[in-house]
Amino acid sequence: MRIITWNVNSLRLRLPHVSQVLTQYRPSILALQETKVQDKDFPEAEIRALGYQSVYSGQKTFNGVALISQLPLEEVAFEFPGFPDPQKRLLAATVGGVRILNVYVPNGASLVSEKYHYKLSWLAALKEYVKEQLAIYPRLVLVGDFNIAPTDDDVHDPKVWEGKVLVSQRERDALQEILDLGLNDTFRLTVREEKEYSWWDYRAVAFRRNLGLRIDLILASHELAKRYQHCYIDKEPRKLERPSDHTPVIVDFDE
DNA sequence: ATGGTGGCGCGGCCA
Repeated sequence: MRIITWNVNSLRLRLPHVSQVLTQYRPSILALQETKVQDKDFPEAEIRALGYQSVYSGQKTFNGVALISQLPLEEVAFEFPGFPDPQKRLLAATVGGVRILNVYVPNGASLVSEKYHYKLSWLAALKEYVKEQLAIYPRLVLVGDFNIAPTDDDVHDPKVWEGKVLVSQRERDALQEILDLGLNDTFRLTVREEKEYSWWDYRAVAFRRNLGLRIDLILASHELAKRYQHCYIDKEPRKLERPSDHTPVIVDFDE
């Protein structure tokens, strides 16, 4: 089973890139974030033509998540129970006996912003949801744009990022609490010689200088992690014309 | 360097 997560930063604009990735990798599931498209405008027919079904939760201009799958998407959930959120950032489904949670975690803006409190509240709600879901679905994968670099090994220059969102201790602790429920960061199941990143700021030619962060994660339950084969960050789509600022992260599990 | 670039959608917000 191959799963890809990708923050596309506008699905309509990036549909050619998405088609390319689906055709090249033929994943079982592609989880998208920042689709920035209302449900009525979701390009379902174009994706179906490639052999994929879709579920989606979108809104105008901002946010939006989608799951694209070869097999039927069942038991679809759009919200954390008891945490109604006008921002469309969660989509969960069951595919072939695997529970997949697709998240677009709030960015947080800055450590003194109201948005940072929202980010921490959102992560607390996610933790409760993961705990509940893991009890029901032992084969679970939590993927998406976490807007958190788990450790300084995921940051090109930790000094530059000191005191900023995406690396702050409170959000890293919140992520660790979620991992401690029984998840593995699949990228780290393979020993890495070099730092690798999944996002590079559009500004200051950050990609060319490789000034990135690894904030797009695939977290697998221990049950699923037993079947881990590979996790790969493909930088090629970030080199395309008018790219997303994120690049796909790909994982393979046995069978 | 409190900037820089990009997306949406048409002014200003968000990342």
